[in-house]
Parts: sequence; C-alpha cells; structure tokens
Amino acid sequence: MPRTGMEPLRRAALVDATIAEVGVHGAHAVTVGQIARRAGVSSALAHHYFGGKADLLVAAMRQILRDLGMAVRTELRDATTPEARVEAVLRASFEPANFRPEVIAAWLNFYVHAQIDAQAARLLRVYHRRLHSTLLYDLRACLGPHAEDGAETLAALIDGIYIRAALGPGAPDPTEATQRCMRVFNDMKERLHDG
Amino acid sequence: MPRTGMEPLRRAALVDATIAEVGVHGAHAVTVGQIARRAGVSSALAHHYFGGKADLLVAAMRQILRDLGMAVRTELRDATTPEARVEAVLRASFEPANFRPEVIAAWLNFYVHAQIDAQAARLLRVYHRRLHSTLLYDLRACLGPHAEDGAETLAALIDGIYIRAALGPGAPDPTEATQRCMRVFNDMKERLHDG
Amino acid sequence: MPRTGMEPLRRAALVDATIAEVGVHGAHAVTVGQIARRAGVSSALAHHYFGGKADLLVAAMRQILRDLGMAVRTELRDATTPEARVEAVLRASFEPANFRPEVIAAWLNFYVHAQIDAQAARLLRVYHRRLHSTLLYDLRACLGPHAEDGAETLAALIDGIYIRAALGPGAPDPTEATQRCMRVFNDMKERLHDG
Amino acid sequence: MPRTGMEPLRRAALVDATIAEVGVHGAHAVTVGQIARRAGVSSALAHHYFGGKADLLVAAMRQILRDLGMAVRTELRDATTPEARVEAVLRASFEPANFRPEVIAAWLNFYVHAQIDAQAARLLRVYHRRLHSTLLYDLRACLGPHAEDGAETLAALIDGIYIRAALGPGAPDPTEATQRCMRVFNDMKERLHDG
DNA sequence: AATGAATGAGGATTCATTCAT
DNA sequence: GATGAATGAATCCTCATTCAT
Repeated sequence: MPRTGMEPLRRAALVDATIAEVGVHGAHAVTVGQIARRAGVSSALAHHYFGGKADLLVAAMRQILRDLGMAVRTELRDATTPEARVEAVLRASFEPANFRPEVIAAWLNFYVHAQIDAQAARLLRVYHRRLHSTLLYDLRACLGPHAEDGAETLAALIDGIYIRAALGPGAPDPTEATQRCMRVFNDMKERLHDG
Repeated sequence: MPRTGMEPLRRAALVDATIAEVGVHGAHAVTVGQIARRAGVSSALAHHYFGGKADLLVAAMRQILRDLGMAVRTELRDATTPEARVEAVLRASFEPANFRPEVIAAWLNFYVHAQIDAQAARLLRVYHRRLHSTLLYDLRACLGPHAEDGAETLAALIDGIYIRAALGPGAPDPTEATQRCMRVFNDMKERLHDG
Repeated sequence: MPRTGMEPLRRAALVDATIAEVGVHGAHAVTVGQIARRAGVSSALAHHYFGGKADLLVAAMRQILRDLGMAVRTELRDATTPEARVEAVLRASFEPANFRPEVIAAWLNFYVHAQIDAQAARLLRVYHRRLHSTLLYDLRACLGPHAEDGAETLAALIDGIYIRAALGPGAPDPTEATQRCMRVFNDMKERLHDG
Repeated sequence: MPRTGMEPLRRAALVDATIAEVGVHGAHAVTVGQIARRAGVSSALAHHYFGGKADLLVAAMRQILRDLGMAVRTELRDATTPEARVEAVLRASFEPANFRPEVIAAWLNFYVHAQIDAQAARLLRVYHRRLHSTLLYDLRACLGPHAEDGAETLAALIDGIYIRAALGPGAPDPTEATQRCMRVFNDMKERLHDG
C-alpha cells in the first residue's frame, strides 16, 4: 500500500482532519488518534510527519490563516478604490469557505491555544499585524486621523462576529456579517465628513 | 484545624482559584490539582464540594457572569437617559475588576468550553440574551429601526475587544475600550439623524 | 442530640445497615458512607464504634451467623427424634427471617470476603464446624456409617441452595428448600435400610 | 520487540492472569495493574485490548464457563446410557483442570460479581440453563417425575461443593466430589424404584 | 511508507480514615 | 457522643509518543 509520493496528500489530509476535529472537540480535548482516524491513517503516521500534536495544531492553524490571507489577496485583486478595498477585506474575512462553523470553531480554539503555545501566538500576531496594516493603509485615505481607531475597531468587530458565530447553532450569514461591518465603516466616514 | 462553617469559604476560594488557573492554563489543560493547590486545599476537597471538574468550571463561569451582571446593574443605577444607560453597560463590561487579563483569559476559555459543555453553553446563552435585551431596550430610543442591528453590533464589538485583550501582552485599557464602543454607538446615532 | 445510652442502638443500626448494603453492593464495593447513611449516622461514627470497615463487616457477618445459630437452637427445642432434629436444622437454615434475598446476598459476600479476611474465615469455619457436629450427632442415629458423608452432603446442599437463591431474581421458597434437603436425607436413610 | 500478531497471545495471557488474580484478591479488590503485571504487560495494554476492568472480568468469566462447558461436552462424548451421561456431567464439573483452588475462587467471585454486573449475571444464567437442560434430559430417563427436582438438587449440590471447596485450605478431591453427587443421584433412582 | 504494539506519565475520581470541635 | 472538615493513597483510565518491523 505505501506508495511513493503520498506524503503531501497525507499531510493535507491530516491538516484538514485536524481543523475538523479541533472544531468539534477543541484543541486540547482532541486526540491525535481521532485526527488520524479521520484522515484515514495511523496515529503513528501523524507523529512521523508532524512530530507531535503541537506541531499538528500549528500546521492546522497556519492553514486557516493562509486560507484567510489568500482570500484577502484574491478579493483585493479587483478592488481599486480604498472603499472597495476595505469591503474586499471584509468580504474575504467572511467568505463562505472560511466562515463555516467547523472552521470558525477551530479558529476560536486556536485563539485560545495561542495563550499557551508560543508558536501559535506568534502566528496569530503576524496575522493580526498584516490585517492591521492592510486595513490601515486604505483607511487612511477614507478616515484620515481616525484610521488607526477605525482599523482596530473593524478588526475587533470581525473577531467579535467570529466568536459569536462560533457559539450560535446554525451556519452564520457571510453577507450579513460583511454588511454589519460595512455599516460601521460607513458611519465612520460620515463622522469624518460631518464633524 | 477543621472548624465548622468552612464550606462557603472553601467554595469561594476554589471558584476564584479556578478562574485564575483557567486563565493561565485553559479550561481543559488545567487540572483539579492545580486549582486545589492554589486554593490551598486538597483536590479531594474540590471534588467533595463541587462534584467534579466540570461542575467547578461551570461554577467559575457562573461567577464571572454574575460579576459582570452585577457590574451592569451597578452602573445602570445612576444612568437616566438612554445614552447614559448604553454607556453604563459598556463601562460595566470593561470595568477594571472584570477586564483583567486573567479574567479575560478565563472568559475566553469558557467561550470555547461552551462548545462542548451543554451547561456552559446554556449559561452563556442566558447572558447573551440578557445583554441583548438590555441594550435593545435603550437603543430603541436612540436608534429606532437600527436598534436591533446596533445591539448585535455593539455586543459583537465588546466580545471582539475582549478576545483581542485576551491575546495582547499587557493589561488592556478599560477607558479606551469603552470609548471605542461609544464612538461606534455615536456614529450610529448620527446615521439615524442625518440619513 | 447526643444522649447517653445510644451506643447499643447505634451499633445495632450500623450492623443492620451493613448487612443490607453489603447485600446490595457487595462487601468490597460498599462504602462506609453508604452504610452510615443508611444507619442515619455519620461515617465518622461508624469508625468510632467499630474501628474500621473490616471490623464492621466482621460484626455484620457475626450477626448473621448468630441469627442462624439462634434459629437452629430454637427449632431444636421441640425436636425429639433424630429425624425431627435434622429437619429442625434444615428448617432453621431456611427460616424466612434469614432466607431473605438481602441476607442471602450478604451471606454470599461474606463467603467471598472470608477468602481474604482471616477473621471472617475463622468465623465461617467455626460455624461450619458447629453445623457439622450438630448434624453428625443426629445423623449417626439415622445413617450409621453414612453419617459423615451425609452431614457433608447436606451441608453442601444447603450452601448450594443458598448460593443459587442469591442469584435468582425473586425471593426463594423456604419450604421447598427444606423439602429438597429432606428428600435427600430420606433417600439416604432408604439407602441404609435397603442396601 | 513489538511484533505483529501478538494480540491473541496478550488477550489469552490477560484472561488467564485475571482468573488467577481474581482468585487471590477477589473480583472487586483486584486491580488492573495486578492483572497486567502477572500477564507481563502494562495496565494500559489491558485497557487497550479489553476496554476496561469490567470487560476483563467478563472475559475471564466467559473463559471459565467455556472451559467448563467444553469439559462437559468432552466427557459426554463417550457416555451412552443416561446414567453414564449424568456421571459424565458430574465428572466434568469436578475435572481437576477446572476444580483447582484458584479457578474455584475465581468462580465464586464471579458468582458474587454477577449480583452487580448485568453482563456477568446473564452469562451465569445462560450457563445454569444449559446445565439444567442437559441434566434434565438424562434424568427424565432415570427419575421420571422426579427429574426436575433431581436436576435442581444436583445442580445445587455441585455449587455447594464448589463453594465449600473455595473456603477449604487445600485442593479439593475431584473423585470424592463426583462420588458424593453420584450417591445422591443413585439414592434418587432407588427412591423411584422402591416408592 | 506505514503501522501494530506497547508504555510511561498523568489526571479525575473515590474512599477509608483522622482530627478538632 | 457525634460530626463536619479534610486528606493521602490508590485506582481506573486516557493519550501522546516510541519502536521494531
């Protein structure tokens, strides 16, 4: 059965399985055995490829963050105005592919995991910084002096919507989430022009 | 040493210790032994009084939610106008006593724990509903048709600020957190009056 | 609450509770707490009076054996012929007061307990010897050379009926049990006279 | 060291060890660690293969009952007349391989265990029924209307001899046990012919 | 490449027992 | 006389991890 060239497939399967199982059981409660079983391999193989449970978790987290980052880049491709770019970032954040219950649940778990695991914390910080600078760049053009506050507020709002989606029973609505953020964004712009 | 009437004291000490230790290690990673040690008792006593780890966690969560609820009620006491009441809720949410790193960390952990533990989930839902209806009542007077959206947005923003505070290294700033929410709230009011 | 002269009552209540709880849970599975609760006292008192769980078990066993012994003596009082005396012993063994499911269950448990506990083993041996000599005395008159074998056989049969009663769902029938033994006894007598 | 195909060997070793240790310490007092140590494996492996202590006990009990059943079938093979078949069953019951102190002790413990564990109770009931129907079939030919009573009596006598063997210090005598039962059986036949 | 076999370490939980009051 | 308070010790069980094949 062991054929050559299986490694990338196994790795991907294990990372996917990790995200799914972490979403269901939580980062700490999940066992390597559960993950491996879902991936259709032995738990020994998971160790063989990733070194240990912690590394598996980090790999899964990195995957989620990478998917999110790619969604942002993709959405940004066709956006020209600052306003459109901000909306692109928001749409990407709530893109159906990422804004699924299981991914959201995993994401929340990794947030918690980052409190303990240094590598996970680093990963998260990097992502936060990148999101922040992306938002800040465009918000400067729209909000001027309020840009910094606006970026923080929008980022917090995104996370807040995520965390609440993690608890709700059904699948969350990407469009509504985006619009909620856009409303806050538009209000900010108004504030600038009026005040 | 064993004197009568120790039970309430021990229970309180254990709940406090649970919050602190969960904040440090996470709900799942923490051991009853760690909690008991911090409370200055044996792990057997923790089981004796609470029945088990799960019950201990729920008791701690209930404590946090109760503290939060009491802070809200206290702040609301002197607030008369709807605007003041909304601000009171926000101030209460970020009150220094609750908005401490360890409590925030515990709170985030309970959020995750609620994905698995039904009782924890129930507790959280109750709190969400109460916060929602409190906000909604006052927002109706300020935002009219936008009240519902406003309540959801503010609640998500609060949670988002909490979760980000959970990751940040230092202690978060309660005043800044309140003001950030108030700015969003004021923007919403403007939207209503201008549009 | 503590009045003087309670000791004998408490002791009796604890012994009764022990028999009942051992019957339900087994000698090893039962906890001192369960016994004490049923007796309406604290587990600390059980230790105070009996020294420990093992002593409590022995006391309960001794009680059962004493009840059995008393039943034998009572039944023997009115028996004159050897045959009547043998029947008296059998009737006593299956006397409704002792041949109750809970007592039987406790008895079986003590049998097992005697494999480990030396004191319990001694108690049982004493009882066995006494029963044997009682039976033997009367059987000599009926069975002559077969008396020894007859005593062993009847004793084993009694135990066998007990153990099977311990498993059966409902309450066993004392009369039927006695008759079953009597039939074997009568057969033995026939064997002597015919052979 | 880990070679493939060890599972059946380990399982057998663990079951044997369980019988032996239960015989020494009792079903409830024995620890998985003791059993595993005797089997030469870690306690974790015992759990891995059997799931838990209860399952291990049931497996051991099933083994004893299976051995007993096989002995009966083997002895029955060469028996032609009803009398010979009855004696075959008795001989099988006291066959040296099964009528060893440790097995007897384990057997008695399982009897007690069956009072608590439903699965163990079922196992025992099945065995009882099988023994009963086997005996009944042959006794009908010998005892006619007394067959039912005879089967019950012999079964109880067997159990009684077992339980007394469990307490006695030395190894019991299989031949004597069989003959004791046979005498009772012969007496019954006499009763039928004479009465 | 992949796994079955095996275990050490650790955690929740239970319980007999002790002690001060 | 009686108990609430408290714990140490022990047990079951889980799981990440290792290793020979």
